[in-house]
Amino acid sequence: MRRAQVLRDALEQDIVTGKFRPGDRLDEQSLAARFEVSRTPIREALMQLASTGLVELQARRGAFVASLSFKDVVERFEVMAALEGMCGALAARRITEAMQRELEKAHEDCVREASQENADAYYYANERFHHVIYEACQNIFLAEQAQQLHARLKPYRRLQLRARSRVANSLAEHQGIVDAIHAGDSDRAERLLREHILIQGERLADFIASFDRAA
Amino acid sequence: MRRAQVLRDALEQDIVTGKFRPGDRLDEQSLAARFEVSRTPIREALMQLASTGLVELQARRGAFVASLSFKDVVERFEVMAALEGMCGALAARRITEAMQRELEKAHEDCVREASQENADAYYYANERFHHVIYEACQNIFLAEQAQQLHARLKPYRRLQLRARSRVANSLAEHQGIVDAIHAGDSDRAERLLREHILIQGERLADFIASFDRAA
DNA sequence: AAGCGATTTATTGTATACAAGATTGTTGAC
DNA sequence: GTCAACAATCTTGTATACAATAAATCGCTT
Repeated sequence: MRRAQVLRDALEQDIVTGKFRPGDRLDEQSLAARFEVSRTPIREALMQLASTGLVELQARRGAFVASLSFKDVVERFEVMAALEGMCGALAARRITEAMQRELEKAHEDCVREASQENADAYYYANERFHHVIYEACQNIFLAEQAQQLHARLKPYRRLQLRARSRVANSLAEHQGIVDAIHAGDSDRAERLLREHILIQGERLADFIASFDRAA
Repeated sequence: MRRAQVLRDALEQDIVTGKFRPGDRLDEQSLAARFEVSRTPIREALMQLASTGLVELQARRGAFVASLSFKDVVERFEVMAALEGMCGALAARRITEAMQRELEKAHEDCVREASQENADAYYYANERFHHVIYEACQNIFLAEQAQQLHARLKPYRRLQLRARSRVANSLAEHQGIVDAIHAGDSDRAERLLREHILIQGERLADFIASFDRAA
């Protein structure tokens, strides 16, 4: 695999996990020294990350870890709602039986993990649930776009408090979505998924607004 | 402005206008010689174009003008429908009076140009109409995503025959959309815009399917 | 002492040189 | 005549050197 790809993944990981924080400067030379490569593949990696919106390139000023304002986050969740709603609508019409089983299994996993106290395990089960829906829509491009935006919002989701009450509501919403897709009711699937995402967005925006003094 | 940016625009123009055709190889050296720069900014420009999906980078194989298959086009129009539908829904709730006037003016321009025989002028008036809707949604990120995908599909739209009957229908649809947004009916605006885009996608996909023997 | 300006310094942007891998052409054997 | 293997060549990927621009510091003037 190309070095720049490896560097891209490493940098992405460092940003997502919070090693680099929003607003941090990403100096090419320092990164080159740290990863023991030249500036060329570093620059390539930074440009790729810029295209996904994870870093911001300022002309002749360098690269910075992008920081989303309150408004930015709300905006992205609105787009996420549109994309994921469309995934649900298409999935309700097109989902295969195999995918249907996977979706039900993913939902069951969410329920099981929620009953445990392991917040991370629930987080990943929830992520899996949504990824199954992305794939179930049978539109590769749509699934890619949804996954990309989902990933872009990941560092912000990790900030979120695991409110137990929200988890219970979330599971109920998941059940409704599974039912709608199973029934082939594309309108209901779309509406429920859209609301599910927008609620998450509002919760997260509130949380960010209370912490993000930089914005 | 950075050279790479200029090169990016120039290459994009050449691809969109059909100077380079889907599947064409984009040799770094040739491009560097043609634009009288080194390979470095050429590579940067190609990577940026790859991030928008206009060119495809194959590892150790080079860059090629991306060619969308029948399925690819249909998929992108489905996403376009979701994004533009959301734009319409939000615009119906949030549009300013100034934007409302711009939208009506853009629609009137479409009607006027349609009555003339200048296909290009109608094409640009139509483009303007959709761009106003993107901006009217008051979600900058959503507007950017919609514009980017719109631009990505541009070279394929240019292939399309200007069927007069389709233009008449299109104008009627535009009128319905303007009315729905004006009435603040977000559900109707979303549904009408979505259908408007999906119809275009189907038309275009039929056309491409009859020509694109490579796919 | 404070503010403005020039010079220095550091960092990005571009060019070129080098290395690694892929493609293609040629040559030989079957 | 065809297929395969090897070699030559061409192209991408990376490193380094150089140029240009923006930030910062130091000095001068008021």
